[in-house]
Amino acid sequence: MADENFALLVQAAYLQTFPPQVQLITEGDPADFLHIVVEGCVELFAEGNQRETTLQLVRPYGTFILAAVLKDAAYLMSGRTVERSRVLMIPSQNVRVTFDRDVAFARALVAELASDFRTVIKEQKNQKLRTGVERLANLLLRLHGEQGSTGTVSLPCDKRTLAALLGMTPENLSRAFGTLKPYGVVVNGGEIRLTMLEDLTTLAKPTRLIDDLNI
Amino acid sequence: MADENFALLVQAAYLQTFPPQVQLITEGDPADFLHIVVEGCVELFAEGNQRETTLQLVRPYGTFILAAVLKDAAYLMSGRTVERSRVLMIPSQNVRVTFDRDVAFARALVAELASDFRTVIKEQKNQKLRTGVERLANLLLRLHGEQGSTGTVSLPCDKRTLAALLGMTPENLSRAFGTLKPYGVVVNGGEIRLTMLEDLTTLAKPTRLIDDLNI
DNA sequence: ACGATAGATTGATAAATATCAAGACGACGC
DNA sequence: GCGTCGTCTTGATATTTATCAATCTATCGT
Repeated sequence: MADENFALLVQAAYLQTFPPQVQLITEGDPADFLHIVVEGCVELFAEGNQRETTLQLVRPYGTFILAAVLKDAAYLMSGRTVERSRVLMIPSQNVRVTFDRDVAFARALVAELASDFRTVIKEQKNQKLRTGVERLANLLLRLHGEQGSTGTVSLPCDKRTLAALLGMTPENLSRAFGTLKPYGVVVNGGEIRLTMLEDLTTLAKPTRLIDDLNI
Repeated sequence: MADENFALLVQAAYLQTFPPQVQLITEGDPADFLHIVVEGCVELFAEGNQRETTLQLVRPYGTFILAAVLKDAAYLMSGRTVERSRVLMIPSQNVRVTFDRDVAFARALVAELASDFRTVIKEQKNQKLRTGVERLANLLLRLHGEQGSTGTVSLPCDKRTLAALLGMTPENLSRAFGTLKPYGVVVNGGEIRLTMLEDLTTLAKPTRLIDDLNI
């Protein structure tokens, strides 16, 4: 994008550091800022029906919540830090103005939004086509790949959050890990060893159209 | 958008009429066309794990699949006509070129994409925060409003598809209708009468952040 | 070292949902 | 009118998932 437009955006933005478990946005509130996770991790969640569920984890350099900002609408999800995190916040007004002014910026935002959309669709397929155990198995395999295929995976958050992300209760997550033991999944706190990758893969049946985030 | 750009798009587009149950796109295929439903109804679905699930119904004048076209990526879902439908198909190459050339067009696409994104998020919340019966109750209430609040709702598709859309089996949908009988839901084929709206609403607990599609 | 606490696990049970197998109903063609 | 077909419904059962209660474990501050 044009240097001057970039400068204007940066000038209007706030960069803040937050401790863990700080709620940054609340569903229903107007979308005042586009948030960009620069460091750490933010959990997007929603409440309703006496329940709470996690919809997404955002890590550097991911944004939230772009769609609400572009539509000038209310947030559909709440967000809180999982760990100590640095977040860049750009006033949504500035985002929209720059969007109209700078084609390259607009193009970039669209690419981001389209990727986000596809991520959510994949997650929807994940939820509707797989059981809890299968979702866990596929997540382990994906993390394994992302973390360098060393045979060990470290979980990105505590197990309660992980359970909500996978669409199950914490108790169920424990049992799902138990179910995966015969497939070489050895749990040690947040560190998981995968000793029988073929068997686990056979169970998980990963598909590029769900599990490959780059597609 | 500029008339000349519009003319170019239209010139490149195909308008076709399809009978019911014709598959228009297949997940995994490259996104050759942006599709716009002009008349009728298209069901977007996905397969995997020996199962199939419906993700969305698209009615006039909705588009699919915008994100894949903009990213020049593969379709994540398959699409088939539910009833006899007319569909406008614009080659994705033309969409992308025009997107770069015409700011107004770009802005319209972004608005559409952002709306689609929010629709999917709402559906994700619907799935993860509600039981099957609650999802059905809320759907009935939403359709009731959309169809003019006459006390009668006509289902937008056959019950098998409806069940998949709600994330349940056809058998379960039948039973869910049975569960809703004490709440004034009288089923007569695809025509449903709602005789106790308050009670149904109490059960459904609709939320604007899930059930209002215009937000 | 000591309890206090939050997170995680386990067991028992209940609720939600899926599966399998019939049976009912309605639309359609002849 | 009468099969025929596909859809929908119903019943019986199994699987999956949630809930509730209790226990365990690790961490932390004092």
